[in-house]
Formats: sequence, structure tokens, C-alpha cells
Amino acid sequence: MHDVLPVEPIKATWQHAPRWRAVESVFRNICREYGFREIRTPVMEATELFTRSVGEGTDIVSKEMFTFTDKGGRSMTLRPEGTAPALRSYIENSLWTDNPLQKLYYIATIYRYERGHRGRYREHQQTGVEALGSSDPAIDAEIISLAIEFYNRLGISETELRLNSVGCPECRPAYREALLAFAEPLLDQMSEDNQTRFRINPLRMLDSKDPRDKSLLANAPSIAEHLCPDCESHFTSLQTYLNALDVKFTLDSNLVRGFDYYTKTAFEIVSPQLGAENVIGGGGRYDGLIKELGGPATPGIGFGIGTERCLLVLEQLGITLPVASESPTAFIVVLGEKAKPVAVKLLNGLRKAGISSDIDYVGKSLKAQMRQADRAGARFACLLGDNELEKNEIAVKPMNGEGDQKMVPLDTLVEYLRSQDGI
RNA sequence: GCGACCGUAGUGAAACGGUUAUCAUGCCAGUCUGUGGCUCUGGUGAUACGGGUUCGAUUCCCGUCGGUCGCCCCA
Repeated sequence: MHDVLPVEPIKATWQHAPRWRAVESVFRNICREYGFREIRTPVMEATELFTRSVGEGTDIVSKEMFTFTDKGGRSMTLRPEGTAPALRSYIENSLWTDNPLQKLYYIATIYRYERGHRGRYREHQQTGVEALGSSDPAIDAEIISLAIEFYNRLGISETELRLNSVGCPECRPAYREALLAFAEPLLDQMSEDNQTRFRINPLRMLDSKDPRDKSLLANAPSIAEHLCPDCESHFTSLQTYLNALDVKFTLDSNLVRGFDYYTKTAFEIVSPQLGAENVIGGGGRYDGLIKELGGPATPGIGFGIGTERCLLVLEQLGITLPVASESPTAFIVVLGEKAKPVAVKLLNGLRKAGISSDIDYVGKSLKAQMRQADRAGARFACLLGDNELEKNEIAVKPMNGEGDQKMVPLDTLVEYLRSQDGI
């Protein structure tokens, strides 16, 4: 876990709130342009939601959930992923009655109980989208191109999109059998992990990074050869759409993702800028999941993007996204007890007029107040002391060499500041 | 869940087992009796926590907590 600060840390410059806002803002804009609308769901859900959707045999459910019992004796879990909560909400609120196709996006904090290191955190943020109600491969392409466009707008152009089809309940069992038959005689030569996978989740054997496993399984049957006609044509069609959108991809028949609910399309996007944790986004189709969770039989597809990992890539690339200034236009410098109430009232007037402004509340000296105005990046320091009070004026000093200090009548300060360029 | 390494002012870094724990930066004040940035001066502020070894522990050992990096897996 980590803090995201208003000041930029020296070592981890990505833990800086303005950078997060910039990334989120790019994501929101793209989602709006692509016709996705925001959904917000609670950070915690009934544990059963995740055990049923993500799958009992997955690492996430078996060892990575933040689970606890609430005062009513119910088992609750901090969401370890974004899809299941969105679908739960879709079902509970019968969103399909609003429109048979729901295109949703979220920016959510995700929790996974695991050992952290660079790029992997127990608490992290994912931005994601879900399109519910369409089995058209064109929407798979839209979702994928949305993700690619997001990276491009951030300035992350060097990415690799890996694509696969993991089949469906029609064709996967046959493939599974073929794979088991191929692997069984080799089992005692494989890694311990893969021997476990053989029993729990055979497809994951393909994803092993162990060199022994890789060579043993090099000639294993490929899912591509076992797809049913429906999955086959969906996959082919998706590739046609991606080509039409000029989205480059690499077919990877070993790509198996860590959720049990995926059907047909599965993809992930990796960045060469990162080390061990190089996946900056991933997703897939989950045509059986909504029904499984108690809703109508409805196809769906979505992805999640790791905000922290994107920020790490940006840091690696030395990219700083433009952010709106947080500096005030005016900083009121107060001298003496008499001026304070006048200054406070003035400050309120400036703010009501939409002019960002600030003042000291810790009894700083004149010099310190000037320094604070400077460090805050204020465009004008407005000095109010006994001399000014006598004449009902205020001294307005530009901080960036925009001319000389001027005496301005108190009741025209708003007008004066507004008349300055750029305000 | 497994393994390796690391925890010193707010931040970033120093300190053969031995004076008052050093430096930079930040912050406060003075230099400038009513004017920011640049000087110079002063002040502020730290050994994660709990045990142990030792005449003496920031330093060595154990535990807890936290962090970093691998494995696994994922964003």
C-alpha cells in the first residue's frame, strides 16, 4: 500500500496526486467518447460473489482475498477485482431494462492479500470497462482499441497486445481432455506448480514460466485447433476488426488468464518498461458469468488497467502529463490585528467571485507570508496593513515580474484582478 | 504462501562496537524596525518497536511491525 501525496516524493515521483488526476482524467474522457458511463460500487461485497465468479481454484480466491466477518456474521471481502461487483450491480438494478447493451466504466480501488513489490500492491487502483449485452466481436475490438487508445494518449506507445481465445463450455472440455492426455505421461518431469495445475486448472500449465515446463509443453495441443465453429468464427472476426482498426496484436495460444470466468476472447497488454510485473492491462469475454451470478443469460466483455503500473511506466519514460494549476491567483498578506477581519472578508469576496485565493492562518511574519505566496505560486500578493486601511486601499504586487506594485481601492479588487490577463 | 535484502530528523543521505549521532534540503527566525526568489547566521527536528549479547549497541543476535526485490500470481 502507499500514499499519494500533494507533494512529489523524491524517489517515487508517481505517488503524486496531480499525476493520478491526469491519468484518471484521460481515462474518463476516453470512456465518454466511446460511450461508456461510470458505475460506482461498494469496496466490499459478500465473499460469495467472488468465490462464485472468479473461481474457487484461482489464486485470487484461494489466497489473495481480504476477507473478514462482519458483526452480523456475514463473510465480507474487499473487492479483489472490478468485474463481479459491476455485474452484481447490473443484475440487482436490472440495468438491461434501461438498454439491452450497457457500457460501463469504473475507477476502483482493488485489494489483494499478497506480498508486495514494485508494480504489485495489496491496495491498488484499476480503471476498467465492461460492455454487457453484446456478443458481437466488433465490441471486443472496440474494448481493446479503447485500451490501446488510452495508453497512446498517456504517451505509452510501446506496448504489446497478446490475444487468445480460450473457447467456451462447448469446446473447452474436449481441449482440456486433449491437454491432460498429452501432459499426463510428462507429469513427473514437470515442476511442482504444474503438477498442481494439472489437477486444479490444467489450462494454466501452459502459462508456466518454468523452462522445463515450457519445453515439455512446446508441442502440446493448441486451443486454436479445438475451438468450436462459433468460437472459431468469433475469433477470426475479432482479428478482422482489429486489423481494420489498425490495432497490432500477437496471437498467444498459451495465454490463460487467472479468472475462471473467461470465454472466447482473452487478452493482455504488456509494457517493456516494466520488469517482472509488466502487465499493464488485461481482460476478456465472460459470456456465462451474468447468468451464473443470477441474472439473465447475457454476454459480456471487459478489461482492467492498473493505474499504478501505468504511472510507473510514465515515470520510466520520463513523461509528465499536463495538469491544471493548483496555484491561487491571489494571496492576501495581512499586517496587524486591525487588518485581519477586513482581509478575511475580502478573501471571501474573491472566492465568491471565482478567484482562487488564500491567506495565512498560522501567524506568519510579513516575510514568511510573502514566501508562502511565492511558494504557493500565487500570481499576486495583496498586502493589507494600517497604511492601506487608512486609504481604503490594498497593495497588489505581481509576483512574476508583471509590472509594479499598485494601490487598488478595496471595493474594486475583484474587478482589478479580473481585468488582468488570463483571469 | 516461500526466499533475499533493508528500516537514522518531514524528505534524501552519512556514522572501525566507544565524546554532545554528521550533512543536505525543508520548516521557523534574524540579516531587511512593511515586501517573495539569491546570500549569510542561528534555531527546530531522527536511530521503527520489544528483548538479548557487551563495561558500552545506530552498528552484533532474536522476535514483531513496516518497506524493497525475486518466486507464485496478477493490474
